[in-house]
This record gives sequence, structure tokens and C-alpha cells, in this order.
Amino acid sequence: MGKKRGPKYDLIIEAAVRVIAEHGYHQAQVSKIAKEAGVADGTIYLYFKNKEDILISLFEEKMGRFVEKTKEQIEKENDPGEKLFRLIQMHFKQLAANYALAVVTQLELRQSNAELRLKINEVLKGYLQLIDVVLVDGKESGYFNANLDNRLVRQMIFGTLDEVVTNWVMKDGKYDLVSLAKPVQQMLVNGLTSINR
Amino acid sequence: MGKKRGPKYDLIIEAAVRVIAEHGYHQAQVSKIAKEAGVADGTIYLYFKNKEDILISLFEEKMGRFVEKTKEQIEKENDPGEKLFRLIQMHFKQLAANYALAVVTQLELRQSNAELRLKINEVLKGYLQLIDVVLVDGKESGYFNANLDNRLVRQMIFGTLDEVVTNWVMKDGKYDLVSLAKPVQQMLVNGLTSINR
Amino acid sequence: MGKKRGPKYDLIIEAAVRVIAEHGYHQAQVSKIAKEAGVADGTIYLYFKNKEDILISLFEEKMGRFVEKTKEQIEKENDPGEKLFRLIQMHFKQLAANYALAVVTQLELRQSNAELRLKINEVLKGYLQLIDVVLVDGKESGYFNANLDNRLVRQMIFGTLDEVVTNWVMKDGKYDLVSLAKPVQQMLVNGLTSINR
Amino acid sequence: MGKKRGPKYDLIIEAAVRVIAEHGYHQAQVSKIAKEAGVADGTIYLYFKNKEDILISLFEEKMGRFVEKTKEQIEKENDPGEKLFRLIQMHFKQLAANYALAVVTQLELRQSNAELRLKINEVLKGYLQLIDVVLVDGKESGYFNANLDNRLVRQMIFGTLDEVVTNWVMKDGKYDLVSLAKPVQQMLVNGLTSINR
DNA sequence: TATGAATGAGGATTCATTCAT
DNA sequence: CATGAATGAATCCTCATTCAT
Repeated sequence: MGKKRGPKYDLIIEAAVRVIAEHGYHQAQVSKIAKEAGVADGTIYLYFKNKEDILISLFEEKMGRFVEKTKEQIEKENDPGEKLFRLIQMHFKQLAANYALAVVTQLELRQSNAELRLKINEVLKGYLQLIDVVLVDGKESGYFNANLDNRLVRQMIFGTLDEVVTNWVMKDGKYDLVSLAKPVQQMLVNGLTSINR
Repeated sequence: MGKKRGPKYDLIIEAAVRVIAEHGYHQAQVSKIAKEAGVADGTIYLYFKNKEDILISLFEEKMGRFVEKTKEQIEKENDPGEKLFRLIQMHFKQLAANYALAVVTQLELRQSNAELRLKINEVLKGYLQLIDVVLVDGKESGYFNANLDNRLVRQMIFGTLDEVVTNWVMKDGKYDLVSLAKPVQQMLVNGLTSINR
Repeated sequence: MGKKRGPKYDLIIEAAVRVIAEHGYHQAQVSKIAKEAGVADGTIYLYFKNKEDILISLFEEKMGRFVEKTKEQIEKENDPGEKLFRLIQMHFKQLAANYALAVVTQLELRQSNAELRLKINEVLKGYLQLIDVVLVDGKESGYFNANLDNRLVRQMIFGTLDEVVTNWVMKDGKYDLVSLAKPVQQMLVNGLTSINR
Repeated sequence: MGKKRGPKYDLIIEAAVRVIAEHGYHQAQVSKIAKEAGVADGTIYLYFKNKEDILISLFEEKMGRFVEKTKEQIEKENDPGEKLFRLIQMHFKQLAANYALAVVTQLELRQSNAELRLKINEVLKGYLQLIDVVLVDGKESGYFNANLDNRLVRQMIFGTLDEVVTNWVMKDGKYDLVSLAKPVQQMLVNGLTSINR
């Protein structure tokens, strides 16, 4: 790829996360990110095509590692229910471990324009495929209902996790997010129905 | 002085929906909205305090009616499962019936700044309470699992519906949204599990 | 003249004085003056050509009466020194008696554009002629120095009185302005020099 | 961060003087000043906080030098009468030498809002203190009348000079201002009285 | 590579004035 | 005479990006 990596590349991305988390998307000027990274404004443009490219790269970097780590954990499990639990747990764990990043992905980056969010969605596909694998495996093993529409399931799982994390961020991370992994997994697996229906 | 209602008030809100849907949030200049509404720029300010006030009012108007109509339909049903179905159906129906509005609520309005989104969240509470009522009633009747965490359920339902609609909008509304109401309801009620587990 | 006098004419002028004194020149919108006068915005334009016309008329009305009253007092005196004293005393007295008007003439109206101030200067000429009469009489009687340049004297007298009143207004009228008439008169007559020079 | 001086700083201030003198205070748009200075609009904001800051800086720069030069001249003289003469002469000389600046200080800048004029008054204090020094010295030496009220004298001197210059500006600088220094000084020192009183 | 001074396009809002009623 | 809803022109400032050094 054409990316110029290097120490300053990472420096700038980390600076962007901090600046956006602290000041918000619309107050995250390139000059502010440059200052936070300890480089000149112009230097940014030696590593990134434009401002949007910083944000996409940020998302790619973070989400790439996010997916990778989640995948590792899932592969340790055989049971579909456990795989789903790991996925949820990793989702919550990684964002809980980096509150600033959570603020950026759940709140701030959503203020970006439609075009940027389209590109962000591209990056998200890697994560959605992870969900798909868990789902298809679970269907094949007879654990998950084979009649379910894959796309809808994906939307339910991602929509739920996303909403849970967003609410947690909006409550300033005041409660324990990771401990919600189990009840959320059970809710997704069993649905709303009472056992004795 | 309170809201100045009147024919032009509605005219401006409808114009705002169309302009934002077509040109996007950041390209929805007041002058463009005024032109679309067929009034002078200054006339906007006889009915709205400022640009943000147009957007909040838009959301209040639309969401107010949205909640109202959904409530009516829910009350027609007795069965908790049917109530949930009606809620989902109305959610999809109303947004499918007004694609421009769906674009605005699912994509464009989310680009607004923190302050505006805070006010939007206030308005959303009315809808979340509707979900709560369905849930609590269903728990009392023994239809829904009484052990479920209300907050998490609310987040699963809203997160799922929101994600389903957003995906539909991002696919340019090319497929039938309303027909997804039933499978989504079943998925939420029964979860991912296979029947014979 | 084309002036439409009438009860509302005066009402509007008095309202303008109050509004300008309270809110300042740049916050004295036509609609605010109309509201203060208890008439509709449009009604203003039945009595005045435009906003500028209100201000000029205000100045004409007030200054006309100002000059008239001052003239009356001057004519009561024979001694040039006393005439000058009366002029100064009346200048201070009339503005001290109407603090709002003083604020308007000394501070607010000066913020008007060059064109308006030119017209205001026209109105001021009547007052300057009054000074001239006192001066010329005093020269003829041998009381004032016949070698003095009339224009410069006029500027010294008016400049001094104006500056004294402006300073008084900027100190919120906290001290007694009228009692300054005598020392100011003596200072103008005798100058800065010590008696034993 | 303090003032960013530099060649462009002066360029912009000089451009502001020319633009305001030619087009008037309210027609002196930032873009017009930038164009006159030969810089981009945005460059203005590298040197000045906002438009008001240009005007205050203009006044500070010009008045600072004005006071400084006047002070130098005054200190060359010993006689109080001569000191006063120098002060008046410098006042007239410096404004006569820069007609555009005279227009700006005597007419245009007075249209500024209350806040700006307050700051301008702060700057003026330096000049008034100069007058005070001349006055107090003259009193001590027995040249000036020790019974005079300092504040009133200051107002007479400043009011007179200001009025003389303003009249000169309003007559488009058509006559010689500097030659008025002597008669004005004599008038201030001797007052209106005839010698043989 | 790195710098940072310079660029310049773009938009919400106010308010004097009009005119149909 | 009186109303007041409607008009629409006009401007300061920000900030992503460039380029001479």
C-alpha cells in the first residue's frame, strides 16, 4: 500500500484520538492534532492525504487490531454460544479499555459527513464478517436457528452491541461494561421470550 | 413567545427535510431551505430562533407524530408479541413511507453537533418509554422473560431497529423494509437459538 | 414644511430618546422605538421618511428648544461676561435636567454615520450663532479681546462645554454639572494665566 | 501570545487607515482592508484577533507615537507657555501631516460601538496625562493660575484642540491647521478677556 | 523530511422598509 | 390613518491545504 508508516504516522493517529476525544469532532482541527503530535501542520500531509485520511486511517488501524484480537479469542472456542460470548466480551473489553477511543468511535466519528461514514462502513465489513462466521458455524452445528436471515441477525447483533456501548459512553463510562457481556449474549441467544412459553 | 405555528412553519420544516435529504446536513444552508420553502431568508427567523431550532423542531414534530401513531397501534393489541410486532411494523412503515425523512433521521441529523444531539436524545426518550411499556406489560403477563434487564432490552430493540433501518437507507431503500417487521420481531422474541436446542 | 406633526410625532421622538439612551444607538431598532411609542412599525413611516429622519428630527426638536431657552436667558443680561455665564449655565442646566437626552446627544448620536452627523452639524449652527452674538457684542463693548478669531473662539467655547458635558455623562452624571458653570466661565474668560503674570 | 509584529502588521494598519478614511467606518470591511494591504483575508487574523482589534491597535500605534513625539517636544521647552504651545503645535502638526489619519480619529472611529470607544478612551489617557504634566508644572512655576481645577482645564484644552481639528477635517483640510497653534495657545492662556479689562 | 506563514472560499443572521389589508 | 408580516442585502471569521525555505 502507499501508506508511509513510521514513528510519526502512529504519533499523529494517537494524537488524533486524544484530540477528538477531548475536544470533539468539530473542534479537532488539523493544527490542533499537529500540535498534540508535536509536528508541524505541514508534516501531517507527508503521512496523510488529507484530514479525512487521518480519520479513516485511525479507524482502519484501530478496527484492524480490534477484529484481529477478537478473531483470536473466538477461535479458542468451539461452542457457537461461547464464540458469540467471546465476540461480545471482546467488543466490550476493548472499548472499555480505551475510553477515549470509545468516545471517538461511538460519538464523535458519527458526526463525520456521509462520504466518510461510507468509507468507515467499508472498514466495518471485516467485523461484520466475523459475526457472519460465528453465525454460519452455529447454524451448521444446529445451535443457531437455520431459518434466520443472516443479514438481519448481523444487524441485530451489531445494532445491539453498538447501542449498548453508545449508552455506556453517554453515561460517561460510569458503570461496568464488560460484565454486561453475559446478559447481552443470553438475551441475543434466547430472545425476549420467557422460558415457559 | 412560544412556537409561531402557521402554514409557513410547516412549509419550512418540510422544505428542510427535502433539502437535507437531497444535499446533506452540511450543505443545507438556511438560504437553500428558504428558497425550497418559497419564502425569504428572513422569514425563517420569524418562525425559528435559529438554524438549530429548525432541526430540533423538525425532529420534535416528526418524532412526536411518530410516537403518537405507534402508540395508537400498540394499544389496539393485547398480546405482548403482537404489541412488539406493531411497534416494529410502525417503525418501519413510517420511515419507509417517507424516505427523505428516513435519510434525515438515520444519516444526516447524526452529523449535528453534541448540543443538538443532546436535544434530539431528549425527544427520543418518548419513544424509548413506548418500548418500555410494551416490555413491562409483556413481563407481567408472563410472555417476556421477567429476568431480563429492562435497559438492555431497550437497547437491543432500539439498536436492532435502528441498524435495520440505517442499512435499508444506505441501500437507497431498494428493498422492502416493512416486510422485515415479522422476521425481526421473531428474531427479537426467540433469539438466535434453534428450536430443538 | 412637510412634517406631519401630531400626537404620535412627539410620542415617537420621545420614545426614540428613551430607547437610544437605554439601549444605545446601535441597539435602537425601528421596531424597538415603535414598540416603546406604542405604535406599529409601519406607523413610524407615516411621520418620518426613514430612520435617519427620526434622529435628525429628534435633534432639531430638542436643539431648537435648547437654543430658544438659552437665547431668552442671554437677552436678560447686559454684561458680556454675564451673557456668557448664562449661556454656559443653560447649556449645563438643560442637559443635567434630562440625563437621557444628554446620553443621546453626547455619546450615542455621535456613533451615527458621517452623513447624519453632517446634518446634525447643520442644526448645531443655530447654537453656534448664539455664541457668536455673545462674542461679537462682547468685542464691541470692549469686554472681549477684539483681536480674537471668531471661529477659534467659537470652537474653544463649544469644544470646552461639549467636553465638560461628555465627561460628566461618562461619569454617569454622578457629580453636579451646573455648579461647574461659574468656574468654566471664568476659565474661558481669563484663560490659564495667573493673575500676577 | 502577544502582538505579532512584522511588516504585514504595519501594512494592515496603514491599509485600515486608508480604507476607513476613504470609505468610512461602516464601509471598511475586513476584505477591503486585506485587499488594500495586499494580503489574503485570513492573513489579517494571523496578526489581529478580530476586526475590532485592528482598530484598537491602529489607535494604540498612532496615539502611542503621537504622545511620544509630543512629549519629546514638550521636554525641550522650559517655559510653561512654550510647553503648551509645543503640545498644541504637535497636535496640529501630526494630524495635518496625515489627513487620512485625522479623518479616522476625528470622524470615523467615533462611530465605533461603546466597547471600542471605552478602549480608545483608555489609550487617550496617556495624552491627557501629558496635558496634566504641562498644567501642573505651569502652576508650580506660578505661570498658570493655581486655583484652576485640573480636570476642567484638561477638558478645556482637549475639548478646544479636538474641536479645532474636527472643524478643520470637516472643511476637508482646506486651510492651514498648524498656523492656528499660536492663536489657540494665546486664547487658552489669556482667555477671552481684553487686555485693558 | 520538516516547517509554518499564507491562503481564500463559504454562510447564518439582522433589521430598515414596504404594502396588502 | 394604522397595522405587522414579509422581505433580502450584506459581512466577519475559520481552517484545510499549500509551498517556499
